[in-house]
Amino acid sequence: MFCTFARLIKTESVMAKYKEYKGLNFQEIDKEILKFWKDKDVFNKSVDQRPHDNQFIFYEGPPSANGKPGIHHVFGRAIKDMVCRYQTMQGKRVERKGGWDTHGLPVELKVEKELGITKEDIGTKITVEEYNQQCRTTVLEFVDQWNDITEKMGYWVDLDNPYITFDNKYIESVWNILGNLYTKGLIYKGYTIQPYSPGAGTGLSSHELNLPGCYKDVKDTTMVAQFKLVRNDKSEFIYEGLGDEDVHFLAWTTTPWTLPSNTALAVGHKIDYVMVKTYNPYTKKKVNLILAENLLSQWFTDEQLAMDFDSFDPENDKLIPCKVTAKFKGKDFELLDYEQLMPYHQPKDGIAFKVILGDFVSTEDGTGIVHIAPSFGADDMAVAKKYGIGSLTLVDKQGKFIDGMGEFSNRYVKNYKDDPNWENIDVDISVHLKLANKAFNIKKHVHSYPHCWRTDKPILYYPLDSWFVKTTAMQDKLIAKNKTINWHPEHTGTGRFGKWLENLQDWNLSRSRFWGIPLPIWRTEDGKEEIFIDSVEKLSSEIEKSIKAGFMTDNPYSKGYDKIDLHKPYIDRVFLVSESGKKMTREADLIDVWFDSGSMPAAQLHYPFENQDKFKTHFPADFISEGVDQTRGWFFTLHAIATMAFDSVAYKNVISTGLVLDKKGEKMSKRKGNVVDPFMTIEKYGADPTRWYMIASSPPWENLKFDLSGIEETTRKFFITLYNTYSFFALYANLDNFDYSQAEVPLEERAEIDKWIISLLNTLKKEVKQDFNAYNLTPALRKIQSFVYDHLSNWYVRLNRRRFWKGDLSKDKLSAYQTMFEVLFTISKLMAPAAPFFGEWLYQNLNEVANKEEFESVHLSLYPEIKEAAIDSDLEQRMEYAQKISSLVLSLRKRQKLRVRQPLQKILLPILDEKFSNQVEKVKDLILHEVNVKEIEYVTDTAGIIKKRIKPNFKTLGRRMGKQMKEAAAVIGKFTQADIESLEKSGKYDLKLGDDNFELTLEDFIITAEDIPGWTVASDGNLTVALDISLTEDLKAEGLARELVNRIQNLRKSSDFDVVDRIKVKLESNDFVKEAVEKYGDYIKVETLADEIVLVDSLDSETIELNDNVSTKIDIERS
RNA sequence: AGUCCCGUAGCUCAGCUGGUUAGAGCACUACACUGAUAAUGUAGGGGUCGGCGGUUCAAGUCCGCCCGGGACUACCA
Repeated sequence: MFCTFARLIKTESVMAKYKEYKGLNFQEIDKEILKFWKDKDVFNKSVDQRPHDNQFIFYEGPPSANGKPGIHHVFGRAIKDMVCRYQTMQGKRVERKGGWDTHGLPVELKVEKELGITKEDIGTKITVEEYNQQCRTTVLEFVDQWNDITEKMGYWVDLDNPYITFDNKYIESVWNILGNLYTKGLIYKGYTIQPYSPGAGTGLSSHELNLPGCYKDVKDTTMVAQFKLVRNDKSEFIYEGLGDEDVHFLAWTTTPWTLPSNTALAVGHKIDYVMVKTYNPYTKKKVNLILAENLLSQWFTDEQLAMDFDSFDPENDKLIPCKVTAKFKGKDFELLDYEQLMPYHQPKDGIAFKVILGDFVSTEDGTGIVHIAPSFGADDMAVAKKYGIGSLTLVDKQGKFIDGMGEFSNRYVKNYKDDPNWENIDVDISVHLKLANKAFNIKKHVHSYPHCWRTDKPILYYPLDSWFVKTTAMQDKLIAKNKTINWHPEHTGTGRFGKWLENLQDWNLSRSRFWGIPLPIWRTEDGKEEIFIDSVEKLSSEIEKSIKAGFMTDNPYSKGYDKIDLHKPYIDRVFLVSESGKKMTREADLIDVWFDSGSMPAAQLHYPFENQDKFKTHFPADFISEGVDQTRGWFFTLHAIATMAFDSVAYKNVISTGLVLDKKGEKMSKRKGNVVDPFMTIEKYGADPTRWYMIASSPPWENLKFDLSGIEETTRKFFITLYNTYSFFALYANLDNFDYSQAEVPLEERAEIDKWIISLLNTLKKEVKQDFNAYNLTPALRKIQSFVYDHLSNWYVRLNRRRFWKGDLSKDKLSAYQTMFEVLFTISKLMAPAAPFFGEWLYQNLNEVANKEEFESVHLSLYPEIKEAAIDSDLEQRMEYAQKISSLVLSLRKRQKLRVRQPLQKILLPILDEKFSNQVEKVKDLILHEVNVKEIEYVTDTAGIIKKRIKPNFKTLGRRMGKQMKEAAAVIGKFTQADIESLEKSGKYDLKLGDDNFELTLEDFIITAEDIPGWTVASDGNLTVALDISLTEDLKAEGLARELVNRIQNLRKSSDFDVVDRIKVKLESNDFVKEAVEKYGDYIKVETLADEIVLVDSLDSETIELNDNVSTKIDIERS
């Protein structure tokens, strides 16, 4: 089998043989090639053998190894690998440093699950030290599986020296980059309302909030609350004519739990409001309600408005009447006072319970009056600040109400603990207010609400202190730089990513967690002095100062990278001294993990502490590729950090890959049980068919509907065909001892068909290269596939079979071998980036014998040189004619029920121009042989027997004729054969349409041969052929001889004769057989390797039918 | 709610700057072939190119609206 690739040393006597196989076994090939790569260290050589001054820079996005790899990872990596291997073949040095993303919430949550603890337990039940140690272990839990799939799928990346984001050096680089931004004034601390996940115990960044699936439709209890207006001098105008009745503002909320924290109501400046007199539907008390006029119909029906108010009986009548009693403008209400709805606590940071004006108030839904809880909404906070309105933060960070709230104290506002006994607090608040005559309407309402991507719980908007990167300050530059990036597909760059940059918000860096890169900022207690630590060295020297000031006793960060730990809790034991001598404490937050991976271009090199020169040549990347879901993730953080810190893009080309769905187009999920296991898939089908299928079936950025039967088809249509082609070549090349040591037959001396396939091959090399360079991977693979299948296998090999199996190693045969070798050898290289195993297998099998190149591996070799001189478009065209004409003749044979083995006399081919007949003449022999016909007769129109068809050439005429085109087409459509003839003779035609005269030339028409009257024709596009089906005695005899050859061949095969065995044939004679043998005996002998043919009167074997009329008996034996 | 992408044969997909019988492969049916056989050839059925409207001499292709699918954005009461 496939034991070694050690180049066989040729001697005069021992001839190397191409390996022959019993079948195609991908498991075996994968295994052998992996071993070969490992033994010969091919990956490292593929990098090291390329020069440093010709780099192709690739960045590997770091996966998190705390989960198992999935089939979508194989997809993404197949693309990355293909591009990198291709660039290597272009002579580029493509270093590929692997990496692991190790910090962040997913890791922490997994650890908490494993240990059965919650965030609150950290620091009590378990120390931060132990906790972080556990994170460090867990995060690389599946690293073996990752390494395994990486190897098995043939993804080349350096996993021996990966960058790891928890590494001290990596952290130091991240600090340095952050310091770079800090120095530029791009880092600030702010107090804002942010999305916060009580379940995870942390604020969420906008990109975390933008992860797919975060916004979900939820059904919440919503209510319209009645806020009672305070009657005083300012509000007196509203009470006109009301006597001592109360007035309420109506405000709708989808989050009743924020009502205790209400400190204001917002109305729209220009919005029209009405006062409605009605009864509260729950308490049946008479009330006066204020709401937007436009929204009246939302809460009251026309019927209600039409009812007689005075005859209403609150006890018995179901339908409640109402009537509009007054109208106001929003601005009339400004700064009116209302009574606090749920007076548990009072705000300490401002005035409260005022009606204020807000631009954001609309009358699309609700009541046109917005309940404002500054602590729990960004808009609320902004408008409250403007009016000096205070806030009430009555929910703590665990997501439960604080003390002093009566029956609601210490209850969770959402079910964050998955408590089975949790009762919906929105409902309870609604009921509470209902009883107090403070609720006007309570109903369920479906709306979309953001959820935490990890805990799957609804988030809260919560006031938090946070550190931000002022990305908005660099927005213009970010947008400008993005325009220089070559996005694949383009619309992801202009659309999704571009739009994101246009609506950019500042990047919230803070995470109040444990396992991550600590924010290296120390502050004095009053916040007036702060220091940014951007290196370990600086940390150490500042500690020394602190020791002198007496805030620390020893320096734990002076011992070298491998003896320190920059994580919590150690870093929090560092206290520094300010310039004025005050103690400084570290800001408690960690840095968003996305900053980790976005810093990777510099941090993987420990820049700027090491590799200053290398960074210059390794930044920015030529190419990266990840899933579309990284648009706001890694693609953004790389771009933002590179732009802000280094004033450069981070990558020049990017492919954003689509999702891998199941075959029905549904997302893969454990719940549905439609997850495809990458290990099983590769094991069963082989890495190459899997990879090839994924890239060839649709462009990478489209979602892939992953269907195993697609891999099977790829295997059959491409790999097996190619394997069969190789097997065919190997079989005969070995018989003829072809090892490419013979002198090369010059191209011009080779057969037409050889020149043709070489021409196509060079066209293919050219097109594939163009496609690869443009990152059009899918078309490239499709072209290779179609070349192998349609042209190489189903045309070149099929037509050339007999060249290989007949006679000695003549010059013609030699050129056939050399041609086929060159084609296969080239294909092995073209396919190698996408199918690295099979490409290697093919390359080695060929090169091992022929020693054409010195490279140890196809992946060390260079992309095949494009020989422009070998490309002959005329030749390609006439071969296409040959293919089409053959196909037409075969279909005519089919229609006439004439099997191909029956020779026919001639094909008739109408000829309209000389070039065509010249072209066909050159491939005549191929056609005649393929369809088993003796000659081609060209039928020129001088005889006047061709019926022609004429069509206007819309492309040239359309522009000139414009509106008259239709009319012209009608005229031309009515041309007679005589009209066409005179047009062809004179070469021009005057077309009169009304008053207009158009001078048309031959170019304005398309004339085709449609028919040869009296013959059966077949046509395809512009080609038409007819077939002479009359049979002479001679042709019949030859046909019979061919049938005999066929039967004898079958017997040879069923008798297990070797293809080279010579035989003796006995035939039971009859008139037909006798004539066939007399006339074509030599032919039969040559074809069947028979030394003699004996005709006998009777034979003992089975009767074999030769055609409808003739049968015989045949006997063969080895001679 | 907005933005972007997609919608072509039962399935997977081509269809370039608008140009006149809308293609391929798979699957299906029939016949042929059997010295590549996990093949191959030929023929056949199968399409209102998501719908409607517009621009144009001409629309699968350009424009608008709508429907369906997906991704993303969103403080939205």
